[in-house]
Amino acid sequence: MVREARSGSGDTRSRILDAALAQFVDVGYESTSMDAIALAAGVAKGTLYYHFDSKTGIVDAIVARYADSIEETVAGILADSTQGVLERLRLVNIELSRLSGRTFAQLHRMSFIDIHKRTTRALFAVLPPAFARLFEEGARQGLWRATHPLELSEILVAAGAYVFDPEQANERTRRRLDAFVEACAGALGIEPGILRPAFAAFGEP
Amino acid sequence: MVREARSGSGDTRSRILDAALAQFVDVGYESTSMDAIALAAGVAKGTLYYHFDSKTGIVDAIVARYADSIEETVAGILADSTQGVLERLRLVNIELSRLSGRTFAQLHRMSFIDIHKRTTRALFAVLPPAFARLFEEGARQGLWRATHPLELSEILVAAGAYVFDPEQANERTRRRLDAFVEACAGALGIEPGILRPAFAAFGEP
Amino acid sequence: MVREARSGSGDTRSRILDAALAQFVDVGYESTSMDAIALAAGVAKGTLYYHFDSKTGIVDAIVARYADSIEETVAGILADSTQGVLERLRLVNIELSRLSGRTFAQLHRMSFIDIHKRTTRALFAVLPPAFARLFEEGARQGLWRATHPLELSEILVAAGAYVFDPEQANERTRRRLDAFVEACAGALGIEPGILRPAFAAFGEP
Amino acid sequence: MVREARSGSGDTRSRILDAALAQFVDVGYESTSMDAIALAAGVAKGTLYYHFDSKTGIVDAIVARYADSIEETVAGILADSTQGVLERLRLVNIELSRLSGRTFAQLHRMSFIDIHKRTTRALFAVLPPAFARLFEEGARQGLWRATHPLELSEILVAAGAYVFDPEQANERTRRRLDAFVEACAGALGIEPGILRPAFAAFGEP
DNA sequence: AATGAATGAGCATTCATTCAT
DNA sequence: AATGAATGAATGCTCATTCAT
Repeated sequence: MVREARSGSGDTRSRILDAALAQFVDVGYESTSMDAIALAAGVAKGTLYYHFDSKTGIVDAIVARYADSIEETVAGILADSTQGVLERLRLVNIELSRLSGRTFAQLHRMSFIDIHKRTTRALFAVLPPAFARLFEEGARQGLWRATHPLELSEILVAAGAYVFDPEQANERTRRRLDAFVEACAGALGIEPGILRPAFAAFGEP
Repeated sequence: MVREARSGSGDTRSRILDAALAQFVDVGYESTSMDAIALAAGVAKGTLYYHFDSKTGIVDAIVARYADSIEETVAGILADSTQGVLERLRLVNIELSRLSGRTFAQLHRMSFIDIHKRTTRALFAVLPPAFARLFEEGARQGLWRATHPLELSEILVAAGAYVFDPEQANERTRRRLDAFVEACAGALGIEPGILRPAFAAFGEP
Repeated sequence: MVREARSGSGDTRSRILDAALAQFVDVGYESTSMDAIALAAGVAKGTLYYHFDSKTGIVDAIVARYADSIEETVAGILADSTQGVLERLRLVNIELSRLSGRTFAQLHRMSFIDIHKRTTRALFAVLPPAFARLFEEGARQGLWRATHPLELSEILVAAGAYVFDPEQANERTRRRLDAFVEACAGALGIEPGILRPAFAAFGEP
Repeated sequence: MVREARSGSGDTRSRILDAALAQFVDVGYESTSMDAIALAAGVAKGTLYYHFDSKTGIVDAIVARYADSIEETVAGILADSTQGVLERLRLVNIELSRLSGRTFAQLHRMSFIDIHKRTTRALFAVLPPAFARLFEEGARQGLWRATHPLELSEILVAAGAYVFDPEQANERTRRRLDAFVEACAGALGIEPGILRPAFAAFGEP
């Protein structure tokens, strides 16, 4: 049986989510009223409560969507063993640099510490293990030495979150990227030149 | 007779600040009412508004106090040229690790994004330049090579803020510290063993 | 079955307006709290803000109702050309004297200058032009001479607002009425006796 | 003994009164805080309470000053029997037209109904009796007929307060003045031309 | 699945007034 | 005569949530 495209439930739900996210980013979580969300979504206030338990429930759904998108993006690329380790690193970084300019920045800009913390948590739950697997694979192939692959990944994600934050971008962004690659290469015991192409994505505007 | 401690303005002001900080840390900024602050400070609510413009004004004063304390602490140690570069690095890290366990953690735990952002901003305004000077001094002494001292410092502060965040502490904290030192040493082109003692403070509970 | 009286919006709205007006007249605008209005109207405080933007918004609505009531009352009588000019003048004065004892007095007694000014403004926007048309019609019929009908009307309304203010009423009210009619008749160039019946309404308690 | 010009009590008192009046006129009574008055007067808040009982006490003093100034002005001129009745009427009107442009307008513009009412009351306590005496004197001299001198004066003051209100001034002000004089002359049973010069002051800008 | 009128607890802020100095 | 730190009651307004339809 074919599922007809109704203008029903799923539609309304995501319209609410989109409207809420837009408002949150614009004026912050605390300053966004349920009235404003309903208005922006073009539904009645009661409808919000038909689809979500509470204002927090809306945040939950937004964060979940966000976490899923990272997960899918990264996992898909990393699992593709037809590509070399450095190539996969490069592809993931291209993707992350894209997301960074969009979703990340949006969510982190939100003036609601909980969203900030929870998206950061989601990021740290997914990214370091993925990178660690890549570092280990590279070590097994003799590309580099990986003493503490998971912990190194954590550090790189933490540093990267700042280094590549679009809000922090300035004329020293490229130097930051260089320093970042130097530290990373240093930890892996290789020349920075080997790693540089894989992180080039973050150096472009 | 010299009048040393006035029971006047300064006293009340800082009593309010202390009470407010305690509440903010305990239950978060949004959930702390001006009533609660007044009660905890042992003053009338009006007194809050005699000394500060608004609830936000109290946050301003807290952040200012915090920024000053970092500034003083770090500047004092780094300026002391009677100590070697590595020794000063060690001393600063001891101090930062202390502050980290107290003030930093407190302020970052506050569920008010503005405090988080503004203390982070204060941290990034003060720390990287200070570390950069140290790296440069070390480079001049031939201790290491400093390609991008300021940018490296930025990355280390960003990574360090996460690595040494008491909230993130777990059984892998020591491995994280190792990875951190390896990356740092790698960027400076030296053996991790040289740097390890200077960062030991962060490995202790 | 036809649904005549909705227990919906309109009902609640005017119940709030009535309650607010009563309170304003009783204790003044400033001394009337939104809590008091809500209590008197038998609704929750939030309901006030569902129907009106602010406390001032309630005043707006009251003044608008008031202005409409004058307009309707006066316009209706004056347009009725089946009655003679003097007769219509008499009927309007009866009506105004009625309103004067009720709404006018209420609204002017409110200790909120804005209400006073705005109701006065409403009064002056409606009444002088209406009287002027009557004076002109009378002049065309040769009843009197109307040199400055609009300006004379303005003056009469200004004087009348005081002369017939129930708050100013005392044992000299009737003498005031006589003086008023003499001045009016004098300006029209006729005997006071011709005009007196038309203004008799204001002489009764 | 010569009274030295101290910068003492009387000075401070009137400086407070001036500052308060300026603020009241500017932003209204309710919106003027004691803090603002103290600041504008260049004294400490406590000083306000040394000189006046309360905020209302300041209003009392302002209104009293105002009433005194009318009293003095009008009484002085009217008592001067070396001048003819019409000439005294002219002189009083010149003076009132001056005050009208300044003090009256200021005080009436205040968004505090009490000031409005009390200054109006002061005006009505002083002016009508004074004018009535003039009308009676003129009647005794056979200049005109004065049926209800006091009541006529009341009406004229009420009308005049509006007719000559600077806030109501427009291109029809002169026509209003004409209508006013016609009504007044009509009530006195004389030609408008006789009275016109005495009221000319109100027709000038 | 959707509506929107109604709720009521909660909160920051204002401000006239007091009083020890 | 003057100060200014401290007071605390009072109040307009917000907003997530509910529920009958």
